[in-house]
Amino acid sequence: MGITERKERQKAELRQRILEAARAIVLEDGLEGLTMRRVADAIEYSPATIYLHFPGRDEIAVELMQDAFEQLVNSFRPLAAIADPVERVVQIGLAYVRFGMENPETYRLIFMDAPQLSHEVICPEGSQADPFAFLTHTVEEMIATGRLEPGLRAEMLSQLLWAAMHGIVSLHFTVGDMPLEDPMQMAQAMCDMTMRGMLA
Amino acid sequence: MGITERKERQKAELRQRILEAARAIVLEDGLEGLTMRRVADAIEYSPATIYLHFPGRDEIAVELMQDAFEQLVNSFRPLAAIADPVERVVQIGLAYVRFGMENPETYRLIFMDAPQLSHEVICPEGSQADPFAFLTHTVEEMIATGRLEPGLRAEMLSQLLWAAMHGIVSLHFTVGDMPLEDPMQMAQAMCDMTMRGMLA
DNA sequence: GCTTTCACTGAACGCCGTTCATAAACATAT
DNA sequence: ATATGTTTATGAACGGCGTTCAGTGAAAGC
Repeated sequence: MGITERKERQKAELRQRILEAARAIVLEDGLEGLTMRRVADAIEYSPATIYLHFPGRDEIAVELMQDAFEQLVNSFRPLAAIADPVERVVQIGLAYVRFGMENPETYRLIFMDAPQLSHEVICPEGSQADPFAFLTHTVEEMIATGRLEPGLRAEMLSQLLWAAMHGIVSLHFTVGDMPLEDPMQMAQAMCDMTMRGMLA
Repeated sequence: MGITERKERQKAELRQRILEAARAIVLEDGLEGLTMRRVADAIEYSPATIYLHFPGRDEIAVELMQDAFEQLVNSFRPLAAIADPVERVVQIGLAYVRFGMENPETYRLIFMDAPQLSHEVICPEGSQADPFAFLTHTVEEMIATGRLEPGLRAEMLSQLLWAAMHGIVSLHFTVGDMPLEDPMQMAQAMCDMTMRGMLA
């Protein structure tokens, strides 16, 4: 009886079409442009139909945000090949800022457009895992190989680096680029200084 | 003829009442809670009346944001008494983060709730002045007294410090405090590292 | 008293997210 | 083939939003 299978497939397809329409809207106009009626128009269904696939607008946003966050984390993957943990940390920082600059709407979606939703996307329920475990592990490696000043904790340092990079990107977006230095140059300088500050 | 004077005074008073009602709402529920109808209820006038005093909701928000920004800048004023520019820079950084922690809704209002409005509040039209001239001047003083590594520019460094502190505060607000280190401790550590990184 | 001015408002417009009774399409059972 | 049940889709509505505008009534000027 392949009928139920076909139905499930069709249902999943429509769900996906909703998500893709929503993503296109967000990449075009930001999260504030994401409207049930606009999505409905895009997929050529009634607004009420969307509620057969999602509980509401927030849940669509969360799913987009999860995808976006995964995209950000995946952008660090190639850096695992860097042997020197210090160099790897620096490259993670630069990649982070570069991701923000190259995907502004995606970055805003994850971290800036819906703070109350960001929470569960970045630190999912229950999982006490570090969202940037890759960064933390690299810092731990720096500590383990005795490269850092004694007394520094990996959790603290990795969060410091994250905050510093996030500060560069988010400040760039909210204050406008006109009066600010080039973000990539700032990221480089930030890495230089913090590394110089924590290396033994 | 004191009649027109009285009328102007009454008009100004109502304008102020609108602003104070709006501020109370924002401090209570954030900018998203700021609604023309809610303000109208609070001042016991019709929503349409507000438009006799403000072009629209955004202009009310901008005025609140300007006040809030001034409040933030003023919180640095006592630090001018610190003689050592290095110590002064550190205290500015700590004061910045402390302001964010002690006035979360105010900080959100300035930097996070309405990015498109933040732009003109932080860097008003035309004025190419540094919004944190105080910080920049202190860094210039550090350079002038030869305390820093040669080649470092005051604009770049002051923006780096700003971004670093903003990163700590804004990340704390968007990711939630649960999985993050204490912001004030992070601020202290950030200052330690960046200072160690830039001092000669 | 008459007229002008001006603060003020009720009602509306077009958005928004969301709900629900209803209808149509379809699969299943008889 | 007919009847029954299930899934899928929708139009219309609710309450809320920012904003506009014709109209009202009281105060001001003559």
